[in-house]
Amino acid sequence: MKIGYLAQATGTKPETIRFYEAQGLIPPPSRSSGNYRIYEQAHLDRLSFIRRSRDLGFTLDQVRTLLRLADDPAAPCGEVDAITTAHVVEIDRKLADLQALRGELVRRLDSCLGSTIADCRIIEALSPPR
Amino acid sequence: MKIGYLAQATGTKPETIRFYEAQGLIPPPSRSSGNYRIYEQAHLDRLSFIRRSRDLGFTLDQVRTLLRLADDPAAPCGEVDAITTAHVVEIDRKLADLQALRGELVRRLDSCLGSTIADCRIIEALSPPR
DNA sequence: ATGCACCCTCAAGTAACTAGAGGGTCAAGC
DNA sequence: GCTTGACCCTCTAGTTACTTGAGGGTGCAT
Repeated sequence: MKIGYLAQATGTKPETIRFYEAQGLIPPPSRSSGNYRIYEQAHLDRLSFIRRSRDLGFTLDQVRTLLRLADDPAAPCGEVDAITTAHVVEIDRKLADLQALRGELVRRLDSCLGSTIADCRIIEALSPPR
Repeated sequence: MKIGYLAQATGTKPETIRFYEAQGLIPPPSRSSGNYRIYEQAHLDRLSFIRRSRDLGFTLDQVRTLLRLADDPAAPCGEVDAITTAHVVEIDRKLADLQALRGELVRRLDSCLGSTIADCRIIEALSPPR
């Protein structure tokens, strides 16, 4: 398989795949006579794993750890659990932040008088009290 | 006021203030004989405005626009409204994403058997189907 | 005069890619 | 056999919003 096929199959751009290779997340594949990267099924599997993990919001560093763990079937899965749980906690924090933010913004929007900056409640709310 | 005072007063690090100056968000203040930045009340107000906006999740580019608008009291406030509304829409998108994400992760955590990688449901869910 | 907190500039690093320059490869069509 | 076009290559730099570090000056107290 050439890089374009892998890209198509996983919804990743070729540059991103090369980037993952440079980061050591995917082993360098063999090359064709014309210096094209030639991938095997194992590469496709690994890239899929990476993309799924990324889609679930794991950082590349976390993905690196998850890959290492996935490579060792005998290892206990406590660490996987820990990474995932920590990730959920992080998401909860972000959710709370965003919800609070949304509330503030909507409150400001509702009180906007819609005329000029001089009596715009949003600008007023952002400005320091005088 | 020196930069440290401003930093303290707004919960910003001195380097960040210098960064905002380099980005043109804050006008360069006058300097003391020893080349220290000397700020006026107007600088403090402007920095407060920037920090509040950032805390509400606006990007620096949006802050730039908001500052420009805030500087012109006669302008209509429709653009402020538009920026804020667009921001709320963006937040809603992120909220939906995070909630879906959280659901997936928790579902996987719940089904984790807690033994070894070989039968870890989280790793299994990340791996491509065989 | 020396220690310490604070200030200065400039360069580079962070996350996770993305975009661009400048060029090679390969199969198809004329 | 030559061109066209899609695809591939490497390397560099840009994105966001800062942060960190190196290397050095200032200003006040001991």
